[in-house]
Amino acid sequence: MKELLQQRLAQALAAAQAAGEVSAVDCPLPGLERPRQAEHGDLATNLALTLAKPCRMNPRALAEIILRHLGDAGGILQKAELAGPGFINFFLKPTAWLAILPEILAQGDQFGRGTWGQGQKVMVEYVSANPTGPLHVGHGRGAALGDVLGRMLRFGGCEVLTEYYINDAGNQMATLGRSLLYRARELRGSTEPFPDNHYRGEYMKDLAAEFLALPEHVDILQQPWDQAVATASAWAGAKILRGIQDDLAAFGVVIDSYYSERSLLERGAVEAAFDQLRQRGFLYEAEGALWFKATAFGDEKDRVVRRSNGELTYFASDIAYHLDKFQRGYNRLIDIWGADHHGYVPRLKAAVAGLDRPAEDLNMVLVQMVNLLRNGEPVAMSTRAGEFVTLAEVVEEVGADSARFLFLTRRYEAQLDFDLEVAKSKSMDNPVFYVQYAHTRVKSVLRKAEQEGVALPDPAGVELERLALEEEVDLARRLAEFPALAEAAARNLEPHRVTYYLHELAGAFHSYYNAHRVLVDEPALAAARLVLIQAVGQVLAGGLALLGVSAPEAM
RNA sequence: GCGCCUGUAGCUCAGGUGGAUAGAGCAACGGCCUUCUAAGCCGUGGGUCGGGGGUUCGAGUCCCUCCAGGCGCGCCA
Repeated sequence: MKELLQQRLAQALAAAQAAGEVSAVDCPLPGLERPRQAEHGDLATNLALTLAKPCRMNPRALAEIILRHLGDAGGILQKAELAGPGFINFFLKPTAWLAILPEILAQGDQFGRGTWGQGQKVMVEYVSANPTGPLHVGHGRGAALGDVLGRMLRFGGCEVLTEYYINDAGNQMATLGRSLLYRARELRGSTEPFPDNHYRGEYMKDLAAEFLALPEHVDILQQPWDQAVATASAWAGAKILRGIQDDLAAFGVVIDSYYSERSLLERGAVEAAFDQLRQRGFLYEAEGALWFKATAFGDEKDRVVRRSNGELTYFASDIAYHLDKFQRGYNRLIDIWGADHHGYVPRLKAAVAGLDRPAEDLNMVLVQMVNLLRNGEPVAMSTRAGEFVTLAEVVEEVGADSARFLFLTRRYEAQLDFDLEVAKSKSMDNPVFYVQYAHTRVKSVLRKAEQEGVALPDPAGVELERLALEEEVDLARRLAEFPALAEAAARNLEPHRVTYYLHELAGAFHSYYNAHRVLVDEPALAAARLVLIQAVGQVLAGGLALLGVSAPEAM
């Protein structure tokens, strides 16, 4: 609809220029937007305002000329009028909007699917928490975001792989093994104090008990220490990772690929990446360590990649990992990180540039903190003491649908207050129920129609013009916006736009539902309204599916 | 000290890439169920868009500066 009008406008402008009434200046596709005020029509353009200066013309006079060449734009316009300093307001024929309804029903859950992403191979990496403990709420926000971005980009036509990078190679794995053994010793009666800088969460005690109970570990504490640590860390790492996968699954998140840092190192990927950097002159030795020349690409200082004790830094394997992603054929990398890692961004971008890849192909999404509340009061969370509210606990308490939706009601750049009591409440405080409820109401009416023996109409045979109410045309207009909204939300990596859209659509439907009956006595009108609400239900379900939230038949 | 994010109604937040008279939910107050689910709807009140400059026909939106809050600034991960 919008596209059609844009074309007609461009044609009208071209015609005016050809007639010599307007000087020929370059003009991009004319901008069309929906005015805030209904009196300003369905769509409006500021074309004449933007062109006035380069054409050295009065904007209103310019608009008059364009209007004359536009005519009725191929029959979709009821009227077009000049307004204010030079806006052109378009009033579409109601039937122009209603035409979307049969289309929605025909396309079903494919309605809104885009093609803009075709040819893009995107990797979305998210969560990637160290397998040293369970996921907490903050991870949940990143998980919801990554999962939904993956869904939205696929919906737009991109080829997407989601991946979890397992940091299973660094010092923290040995620390994990030792932590497990210390707890195991306590279980065997040791009274030595638990050392600092180890994982002291309660979950380690449970793991230690489970670990000791296995027959193959009966004499683990009698084994040489290094050997025992290796056994313990491998066992605990694998165990914790399985737990993380279970927690994610309960949250509705299934990640395509789990990629091991250790496997990367064993393949010699780091040395290969170093070779590439070295060839380009971005590696050098100093003070006994190996450095990457990050300052060549705008970072504030150069960064160590191999320490003077010979160990690789975390950064080194990250360079290799990102090179590996490109080598696997992905041309757009999206990394979702906690905002507390933002200081790390310039050096990784620098590394990508140093590997001769465009730094803008790497998108860092920095998710801000989650403040967990209960009835408005902060819930204490101390990672240091190893005590935090886990994602699993939150999902258990409030449900995956509610948690996901609420995590996606904010821009990721903004901190999020997550109140457990609100998330749990089945009331109007909780936006997810508001949207789901609208969907169940649609389904409820359809069930009622079936009960009353009213056959669902064939959309092709329905007299859509019977939908003459302002609310009905408004609903159709909102539905018609969904494809563009899904595209904009995906392109800008902004899932919250979908949540807001759904909330508004649900609101418009609730109002309509309360004010008007669908199953009226007059068959032609009832049929038209059934088509309308089916389309509403379809878009609600489609939008919720993008968010990974269920669209229940009944509540 | 430097860097990133944030500042919009009492509270929590939206404001598709500069557009016309700034929006929603919650909270407050008043109404609506013998009719398709009241987890809903209708109505009322509520604002120096943190402050100050600038850019232009036009700024919540772009630039500069100041203020306030959050988070970071290791040869840690």
